[in-house]
Amino acid sequence: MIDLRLIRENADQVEKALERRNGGFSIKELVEVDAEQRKVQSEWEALNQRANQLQGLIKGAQADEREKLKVEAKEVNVRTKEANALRNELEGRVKELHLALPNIPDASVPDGIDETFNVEIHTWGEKPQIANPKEHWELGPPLGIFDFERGVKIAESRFTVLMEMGAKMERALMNFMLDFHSRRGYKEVFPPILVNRQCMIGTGQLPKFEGDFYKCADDELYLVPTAEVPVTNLYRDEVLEHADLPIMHCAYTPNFRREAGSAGKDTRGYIRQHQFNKVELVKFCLPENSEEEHEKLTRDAEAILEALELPYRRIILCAGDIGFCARKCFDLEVWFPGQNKYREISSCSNFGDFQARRANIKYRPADEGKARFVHTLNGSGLAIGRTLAAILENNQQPDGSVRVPQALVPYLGGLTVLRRDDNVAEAVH
RNA sequence: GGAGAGGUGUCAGAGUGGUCUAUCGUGCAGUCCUGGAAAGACUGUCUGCGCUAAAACGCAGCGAGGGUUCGAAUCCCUCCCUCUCCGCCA
Repeated sequence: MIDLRLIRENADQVEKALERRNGGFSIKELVEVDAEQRKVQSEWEALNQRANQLQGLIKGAQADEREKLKVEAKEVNVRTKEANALRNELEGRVKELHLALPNIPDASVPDGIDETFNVEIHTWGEKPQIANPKEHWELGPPLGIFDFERGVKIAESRFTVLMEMGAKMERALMNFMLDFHSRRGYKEVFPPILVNRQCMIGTGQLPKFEGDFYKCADDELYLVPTAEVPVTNLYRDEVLEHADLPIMHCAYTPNFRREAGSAGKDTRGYIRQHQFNKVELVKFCLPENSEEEHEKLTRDAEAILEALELPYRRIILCAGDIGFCARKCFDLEVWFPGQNKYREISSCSNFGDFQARRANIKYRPADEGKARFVHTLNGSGLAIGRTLAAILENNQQPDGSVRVPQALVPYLGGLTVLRRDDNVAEAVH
């Protein structure tokens, strides 16, 4: 969340900065309720103070005096209780309004109301020259690696079964990415896939986007929509050592999203699933380093695409398209020849102290002063399913086979080409 | 799922109605002592909010929320969580 003090003292600037986000974020009510809350709080505190004084007096008083004081104390208590009830109500309202406010976009984020205003930063790689390129959902089934129908049968639409080399490719990609990032200094973690509500609030999914996630209602637990949630919340309510920063983690988890509001989008293929695998990169760093760490993290995600020989571009999201918690975000988009367009495969965000405030993650500064909020960052490194789809499309051969990127060959037991008639048992051991 | 125990400051662990933000120890920081260290001595050391230029100060916090009382870490109620044993189980 945004620093409440900043909102109070610079209401106009905050309001203006949020307007760039494209819609509906007024801080007016928050500012008013907050002022009211503080007024009631001082009244409540004054009553408490009087009650405390009376307690002292009663202890030392004579019997007859004591009864008189008790009467006053009772009156004070009644008023205290009233003030407290009001205070609690206002405090709850402030929190509600406060949690609903998105982060302030960084000054370097371009203006714009939707994705058409995003700005390309750079591109990498040569788009492959393919005559009549096929889409991945055309390439996959003949290779025996996707089974869309049975995915629907055992779950519902937007669930897919990976078969044979599809399953092995998916697994190879996970391992490749985790190994790759581990070598670059990210400490691997494998967190729980179900998290409690506090986690979802900490990383900003809730309370705003309640309907977007799968929830085990009987247990008040949520299926993680991204590893960002459990991994960032590892350090919730903790004070980290300044010397340990930056803390860098990579994590594989399956991710679950209801894709509410995505009806009709990417209904074919393996691009938009309710369940998908992803390797996520998460960093906790000093505020003064977050800009630099953001760039590095994005580079780490790009390095995976480069290692897999996949053409991509980096774009910076405009203020209207940026995620709720992010103050700045780069998207990496990989080239899909079959679709003839770039598609998002990684989103690398700098959250500033927005999540750290929600999740209460602090660090002790070098000078041993008061603990301060860390900055958090994360990015996909990468979404596995989309990577698999991109590999299929970019490496397709005229005969329907698919070349395996060099970097992945060791993870597939030396297999260099995916063919329909591959003997899986022989290819992978 | 059944039975029991417990949730207090970095940790450990007292406190069962006021003098308690809370004994003692430990950890941490500083000072002294020392050739240097260890040991020892002394001092300091929680968080949030409010008001402040800052300090001072005020309020709150002993898992959470209610209740009793002038007064609750302490008594009562509800809930949450952790641990141990049994059962079940990858």
